[in-house]
Amino acid sequence: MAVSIKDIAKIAGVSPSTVSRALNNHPRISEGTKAHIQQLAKEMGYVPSSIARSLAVQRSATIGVAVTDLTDPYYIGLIQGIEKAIAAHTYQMLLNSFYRDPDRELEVVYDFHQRRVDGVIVTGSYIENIYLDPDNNFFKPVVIINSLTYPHSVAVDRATGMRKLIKHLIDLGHRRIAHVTQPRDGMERLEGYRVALEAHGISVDPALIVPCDGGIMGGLTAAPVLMNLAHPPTAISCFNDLTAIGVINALHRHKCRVPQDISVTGFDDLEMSAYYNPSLTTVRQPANRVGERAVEMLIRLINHKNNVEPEIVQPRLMFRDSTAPVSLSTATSS
Amino acid sequence: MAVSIKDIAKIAGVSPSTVSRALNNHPRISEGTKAHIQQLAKEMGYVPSSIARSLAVQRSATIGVAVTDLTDPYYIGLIQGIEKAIAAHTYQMLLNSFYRDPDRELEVVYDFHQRRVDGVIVTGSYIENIYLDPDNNFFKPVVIINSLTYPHSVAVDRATGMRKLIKHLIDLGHRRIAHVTQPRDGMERLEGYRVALEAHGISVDPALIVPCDGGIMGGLTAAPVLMNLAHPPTAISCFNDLTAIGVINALHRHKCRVPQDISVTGFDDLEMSAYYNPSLTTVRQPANRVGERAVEMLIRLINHKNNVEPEIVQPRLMFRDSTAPVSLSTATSS
DNA sequence: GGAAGTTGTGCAAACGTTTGCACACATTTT
DNA sequence: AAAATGTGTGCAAACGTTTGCACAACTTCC
Repeated sequence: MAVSIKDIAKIAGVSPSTVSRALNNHPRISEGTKAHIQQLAKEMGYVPSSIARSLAVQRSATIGVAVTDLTDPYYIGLIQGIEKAIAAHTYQMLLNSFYRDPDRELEVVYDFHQRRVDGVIVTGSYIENIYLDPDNNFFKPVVIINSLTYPHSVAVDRATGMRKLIKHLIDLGHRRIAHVTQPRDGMERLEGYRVALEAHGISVDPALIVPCDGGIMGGLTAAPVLMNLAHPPTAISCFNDLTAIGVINALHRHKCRVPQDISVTGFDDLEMSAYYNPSLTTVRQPANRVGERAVEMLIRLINHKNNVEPEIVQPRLMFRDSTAPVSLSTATSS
Repeated sequence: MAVSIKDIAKIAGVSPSTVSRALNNHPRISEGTKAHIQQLAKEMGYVPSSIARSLAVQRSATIGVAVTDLTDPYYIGLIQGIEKAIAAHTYQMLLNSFYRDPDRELEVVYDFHQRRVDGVIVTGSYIENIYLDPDNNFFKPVVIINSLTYPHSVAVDRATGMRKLIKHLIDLGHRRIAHVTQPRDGMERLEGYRVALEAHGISVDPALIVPCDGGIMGGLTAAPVLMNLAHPPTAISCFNDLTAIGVINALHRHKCRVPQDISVTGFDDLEMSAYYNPSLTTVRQPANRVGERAVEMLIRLINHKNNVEPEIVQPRLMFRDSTAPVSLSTATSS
């Protein structure tokens, strides 16, 4: 229905190829015809069809992005970075969330390939092995965010981040340090937690490790479990800032003050965390930058610059008001 | 490069049309050939090309979504709703932010049309008149979120929301009520503020209306301006939850307690707002649902069900701990 | 004044599907 | 036994671009 190159050609009395070249500023088209045709195109309300163009040139100028969970504010930062970088390179972004479901992840990526995206970015993949399989049907480059094993990846070193965070708590005098973990995506952090404790000769007490869903709710339900322990912790390290907020809320209901009675740490450093009350001690995952770097890497792959190395970015500790030296009363009550 | 229908046809010894029909489960293809061809397709790693298909059938099964600001958590809720609904209808989503720049908005939408999306959703458009222009080049349906004038829109009635919120403050005894506004997108709320005051015979004091950027920063800078007034407010109504959080932080630095010394209200009801400290009195914009409804509306338009009416959804007040009756000390000091 | 180069345009194939129409053969109906 | 209907498949055009190749006309050079 829409006006096509042929329509313009007919009216201008030239061939479609000439119109195509005129619109693309081909050097061998005379200035006269160029001007005329461009004028005509404007008048006729011509809007080129990327679809047809993609078919002809065999590239779609589109990148597929599959994220773990659109609900989690952390991924928002990532998407921001990705969106900006993609737009800067004049690509478009197809966005999908797979909500931690491996089957859905596969569906999404398969659909991306049907649509012939030029490349794919996925966060926290559950099916890395499929991308690695040399004869899957996915012939386009894939960059995985936060993978430790995939060759084309950019990852935050969360284990180290968590290790340093726990060390901070230990330095403050804490010995009974709990960890609220998220079983699916929290293994790295849990590992950092363990390593830090062991490095300081503190044995890991399984009772102090409780699972959660990674949201505020998770924190709300996890905290009471810990506080009802015969021997409760003096500090709680959380899977992310959201759980930390949940934990703090639950503690307040228990009439526990943060940080006077108990210290709490987050992970992510959401924009709001610095302005929470108390402001959150946490680990900054530079989500924006990770997103950008992932796009840069992907575009290099798309352009067949194959000398790409996995990137690991170090997070940064943000010491704020939700942690304090262990209180004497609590510490000695143990 | 990838295997095409023709490749399969050659190997199967049939025509490409037969292959196409076999893969699409056309009734007039014998079960035998169907099975054979589908088997073959799997073995050869065939992935159909949506691009070619789109060209042939003249629809892309894609919806373009242009949002005001990807940075604002409010829009995240919207995008979640949109993403879910789009996926449920087996469309794909092209996502772009135009960061409050009308020129960029136009670019984005133009690009959507080049890519022949089947429809477009835009939030808080700055160029509604262009979509209304009967001979623009945009031949596909557009749904605008939060427009009061566009015929195909779903909007939250923010004026009413704000009006009720201010009434709540007045009922609590407040008379000097400030409003932190966002000049670009906050006109409706400002209007609600004005109407509420006037309805209660309180004159609008321009000194109590201060602009901000709509983020935490905006709140941080706006609050001191208000508190340094000769005659400061006893309540501050904010453009959104983020500014409210900024305002509360600034107040704390001024040794003002919320809500004992001063009440603060937000707008949006972010997930976190119920768990802020103090929990925020605010107006819930049901972002998820608005997103969903917009998609439903758009899809009806795409399917030429033209009986669509603009939808207005009423927000809901959430009374929480950041507001309290006006304190006697402050009130009488006036 | 012929060879060589330059400039501007057109032809036609290609990209990978879908689909109306035609047709051959088999089956059922009258 | 002829006619009508049903079943399975192929032909070829269409969707809207891009682009290698060819070619004519015009310049420039020796």
